[in-house]
Amino acid sequence: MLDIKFIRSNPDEIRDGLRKRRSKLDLEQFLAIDQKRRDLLLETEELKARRNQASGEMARMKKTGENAEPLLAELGIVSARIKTLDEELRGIDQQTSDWVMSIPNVPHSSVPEGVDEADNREVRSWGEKPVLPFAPKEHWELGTALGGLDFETAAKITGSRFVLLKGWAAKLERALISFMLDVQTAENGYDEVMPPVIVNRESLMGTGQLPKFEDELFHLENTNYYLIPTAEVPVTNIYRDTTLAESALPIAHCAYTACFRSEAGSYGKDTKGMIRQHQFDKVELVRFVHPDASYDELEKLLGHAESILQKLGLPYRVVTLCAGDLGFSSAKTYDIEVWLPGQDKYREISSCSNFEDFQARRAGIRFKPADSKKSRLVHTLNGSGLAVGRTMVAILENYQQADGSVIVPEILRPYMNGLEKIELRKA
RNA sequence: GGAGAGGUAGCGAAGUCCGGCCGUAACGCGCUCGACUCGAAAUCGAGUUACCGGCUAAUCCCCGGUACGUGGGUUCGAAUCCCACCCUCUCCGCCA
Repeated sequence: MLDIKFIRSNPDEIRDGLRKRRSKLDLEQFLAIDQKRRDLLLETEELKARRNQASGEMARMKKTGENAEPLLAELGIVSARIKTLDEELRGIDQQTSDWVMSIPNVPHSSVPEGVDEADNREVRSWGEKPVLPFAPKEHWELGTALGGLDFETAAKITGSRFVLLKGWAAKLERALISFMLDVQTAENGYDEVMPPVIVNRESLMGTGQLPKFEDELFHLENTNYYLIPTAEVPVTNIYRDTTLAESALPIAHCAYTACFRSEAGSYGKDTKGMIRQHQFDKVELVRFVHPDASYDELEKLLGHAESILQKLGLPYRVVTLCAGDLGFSSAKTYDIEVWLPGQDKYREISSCSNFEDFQARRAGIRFKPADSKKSRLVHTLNGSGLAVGRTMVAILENYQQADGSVIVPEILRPYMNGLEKIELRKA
């Protein structure tokens, strides 16, 4: 959510932001509604001032036994008028808040222009794509043949877009989670938390998934509970409606959770394999920072996510999302894309964003500067560190051997009881 | 799921029966500044909610409004009366 006062006083900046995002929101309409709302508010508040003042008089008259009838009559009229205006105001407030909740964040000036994925800009790449002297297989083929990935049984248990991990794959998933959390807590200063994976509406409002993106969520029937699409939601909401001490910043949390996405509208996309699942594991990094530092913090966060891929020896590139591809709440986002030899392309494995004060305003996350009475909104950032399933995909495809076996990256072996190679055990 | 208690500032808590200078909200704690002190503790004094609108160069003042879990209702007027819902705690039941 943007600051209404900011929208009011910087309409050109908003117009430009909306244009960059190819948004069709009508700013002029909003400005008209906002003007009407303020006029109405002013009138109502004047009447309420009169009522408050007269109420005091009334109390005094009751005490002294004066005749209050004329005042009573006047107040009856005033109160009736207030009631009418309040109702009108409530309607217009709803319109205002609907509009403000539906306006996306303004892209940062460093965000490139563009319409979609194709216009994203590569920042750098890391590592060497493996040279494989055979036709590389895709992860689902490898993983299924090695007995670790079982999509058919998962389809029986639940449905499509689920996977049953067995044996080495289950262990590898768990190894990756532990490895990622260990790096972030021991080397990069994150405090680990394990939050609920079911959250209420208010939390989803706070981070911006609601009200606009209800379709993408699993909603628990007859409740206002939802399955989280990312740990960003519960972790950011730890500090909802909280004023932090300036000295406490930056706050950094990492969290492993399962994530749940309905994937509405992605029919036919990535139907094979583990790339796009309704349920997947992710280690998330969330930072609450001083507004002046948030773009430095974004680079840091990106580095923390990258370090996982480097330790695993997986080649990747970093891209800056163009304005048209930017998420609703984000002012700037870097995607990290890992190289997949089987697919012969880069695929997103992490997304690191600076939301500036967009989420903090919705969620009421502030800090008290040492030199001022007035509290300010923090800036929030988060990034995947990393998507665990896709990391497994990348390991399978990058470390595959001609015989269909897969080498375990050295750094993971302590987490895998020393296992060096995943291969089909002979019966 | 059943019974009971509760939700008021950063924390604790009074006020609710009997509606009206009781919401910058008693009292206590904490925090900030000052006095005393070589310094500290103790003591004494002062200060300390957030948001919205108006005014404004201003996130300073000043003026007004709103908020007592949430949403409605009654009333000239609601923390207080009525209705619905949410949450927390205790006990019971069920349960990993």
